[in-house]
Amino acid sequence: MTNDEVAILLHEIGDMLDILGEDRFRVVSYHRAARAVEGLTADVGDLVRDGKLGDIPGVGTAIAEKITEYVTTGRLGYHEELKARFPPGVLDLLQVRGIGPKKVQILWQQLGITDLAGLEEAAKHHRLRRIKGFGEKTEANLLKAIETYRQGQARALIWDAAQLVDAIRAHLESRAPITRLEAAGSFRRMRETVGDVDILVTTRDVKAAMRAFTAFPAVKQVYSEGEIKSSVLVEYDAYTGGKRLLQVDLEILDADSWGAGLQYFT
DNA sequence: TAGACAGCGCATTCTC
DNA sequence: GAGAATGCGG
DNA sequence: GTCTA
Repeated sequence: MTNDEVAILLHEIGDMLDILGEDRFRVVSYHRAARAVEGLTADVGDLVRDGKLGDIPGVGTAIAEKITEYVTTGRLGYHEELKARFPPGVLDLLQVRGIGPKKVQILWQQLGITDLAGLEEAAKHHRLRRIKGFGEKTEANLLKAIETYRQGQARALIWDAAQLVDAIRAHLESRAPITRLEAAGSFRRMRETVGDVDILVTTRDVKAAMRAFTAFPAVKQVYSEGEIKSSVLVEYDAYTGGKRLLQVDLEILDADSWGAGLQYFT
């Protein structure tokens, strides 16, 4: 039982409660606890053994019980009960970028869409745009997102990610007056793998820096591009060979919020 | 045991 | 078309 | 659900 497994389980409970329309504070409680477990330095199994789960901020009696059950038995009844309330496939929809709990709920309840294939079909036949909150753009974006999802986006080795960060750094520095650049997130926490990369930057030319970022040659897709925050999908060479995809976010900070930003994103 | 609970940038859609 | 509202994601 | 007053 790794911390990450426990965290995933708690996140999933939060998502399921969210889709089911449960109280939002319960929902955020599960996500908050999940994040706390993610960021733990100690092994959650050890904490269970020592009765120290309560020391984790955001983990109270109810969630501590659930973690204990999972760590000691390898299963979590509550998670299984919740999961049983969804047709198989529905929860997969959450994996598509741009689809969150609210959209899953709508797709499922209003259109009877219970899996990826159903979603794709509906989008192709323009059945989504009739629903409130969905439009032409959303339809097109979802089709693209489904494709990207199918291509798969595994976690990257920290080493590969470091290479990528270096390449991006060089690119940015050659095109804008970068005063500071650092990777935050799991990268900074020295994990062996990262699910994405967050890059924090300070610069005297915000526009140029951002333009350079989204114009990085290996960028395959720009998810969003704003004045101070952008998100892209980048192709990189894996150490083990072959091309892989990784999401990279860039945020531009002003000098005085550097410390806070680093803290926040890590 | 009651009441508070993080805040924000971006994209898109909704509403007027 | 502008500004508000909503959802997503980090 | 969790935390604080």
